[in-house]
Amino acid sequence: MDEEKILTPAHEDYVKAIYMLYSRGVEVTNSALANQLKVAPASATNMVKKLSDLGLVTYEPYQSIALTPAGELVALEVLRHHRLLELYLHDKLNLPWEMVHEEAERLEHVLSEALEDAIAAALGNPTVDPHGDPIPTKDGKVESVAGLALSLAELKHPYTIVRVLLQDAERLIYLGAMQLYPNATVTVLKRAPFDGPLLIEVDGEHHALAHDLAECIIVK
Amino acid sequence: MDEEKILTPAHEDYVKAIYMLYSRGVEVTNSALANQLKVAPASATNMVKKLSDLGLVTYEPYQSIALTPAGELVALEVLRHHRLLELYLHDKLNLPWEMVHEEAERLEHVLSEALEDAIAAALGNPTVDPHGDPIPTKDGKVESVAGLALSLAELKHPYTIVRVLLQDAERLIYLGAMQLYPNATVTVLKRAPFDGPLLIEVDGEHHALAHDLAECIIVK
DNA sequence: ACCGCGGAATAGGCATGGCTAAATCTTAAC
DNA sequence: GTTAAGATTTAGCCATGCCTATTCCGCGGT
Ligand SMILES: [Mn+2]
Ligand SMILES: [Mn+2]
Ligand SMILES: [Mn+2]
Ligand SMILES: [Mn+2]
Repeated sequence: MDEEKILTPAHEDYVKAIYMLYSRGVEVTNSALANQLKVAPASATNMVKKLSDLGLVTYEPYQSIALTPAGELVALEVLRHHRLLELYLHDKLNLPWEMVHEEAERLEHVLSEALEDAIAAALGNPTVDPHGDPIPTKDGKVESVAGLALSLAELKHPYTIVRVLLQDAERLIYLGAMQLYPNATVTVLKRAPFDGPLLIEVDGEHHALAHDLAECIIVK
Repeated sequence: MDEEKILTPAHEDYVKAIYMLYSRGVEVTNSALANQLKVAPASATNMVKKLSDLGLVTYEPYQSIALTPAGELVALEVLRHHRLLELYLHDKLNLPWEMVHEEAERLEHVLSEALEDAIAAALGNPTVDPHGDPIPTKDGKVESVAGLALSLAELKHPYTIVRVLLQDAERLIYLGAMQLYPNATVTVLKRAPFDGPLLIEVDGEHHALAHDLAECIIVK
């Protein structure tokens, strides 16, 4: 019934990328996938066909790509590894939040079930990673994080950051310098027109925040 | 001066295997290497030639193989990763000592310098792993562990275990059941002739221990 | 209905790291 | 000194995953 598992890191990264695109509401085209993974379009076509043979994605030439239930389970398992690792590296080994993504990107593929469990236990079975991204459960459930983008927040009203939708190290360092971490309290004081920057207050300090960055900060 | 680093996990495992054989006093022949890594002799020949091109081993056809100073540094770096990981998994994540080797075998290849440092710091810059194997320093020094095999120990004299020269999970479980861990106190009560089993006392219990296992237990 | 353009699939290569089978070298025994 | 066994190397293959260049679809605009 359940298929053999001979998935390489490449398989896992493709499946995860398909899941990420899909969950972000992007249509999963061959080029979107190739772009996400920084590979040539031909490489993506090639791997998608293999994943189709493995029963992990549905694929018809020239159609957009989707995960099968089996594929989604694989994606969620890898994502669970990734986010557990990010949180562990951040909380227990004190790596800064801008470093954990890259590190977890490699470690996620070599985690045994036993080590996954040990890490989850050591963290007290957490539900979100250092960026506020939800950690899938072992049986493949993810809770969606409720909230709105800081760019849409009401003025002069304190909000709590629940998630930061970025992995780029440079930008995370920049946000970190302003203490814009999950659980921080932030207030939008002014909003410039034409999608201009926001004047915000965090930790008693005022900062100007670009609109595209504010869109990545989810608050409640 | 110093070469580019584009070493794959395969390169690292070969270099480490050469180091292990050499340090165990075994002549590093092609077949010993192939045997150690569970690959065909032709595969070993092939990789050894690549390592020679990379300046990591000295190689002449039909001669025995040796690491160059550069190769030895690579081996010690990988070994440091391996043993730090073993200790971390054992002490901080409570994995049993028979599981840590296999886990570290994969993780050792994807450890960044920053994570290596964080792990070493979290452990207080330790010098030995859960099997008593010495952990190389960052600049590539290993202290040799002094001691003698339990099979050669004086009778009725308490010794402290300092090292267990095994990675095989089955045997480690067996020894663990008798509390034969590093730092345990063990006394040899009798020794059967013709390399027969030893009667030992650990933790107030008496056990018969096969001679070949006793040879793997280093005491002081 | 036709065209053309961009996206997608194919064709053909390359590097890596395995393998088996067939030479070939070493060495130890006679 | 020959010779044969065993170790080693070579030759030739294969799967994986990536690439570039080329061909092929399919759709929107005319
Ligand atoms: Mn990855
Ligand atoms: Mn994250
Ligand atoms: Mn390894
Ligand atoms: Mn060890």
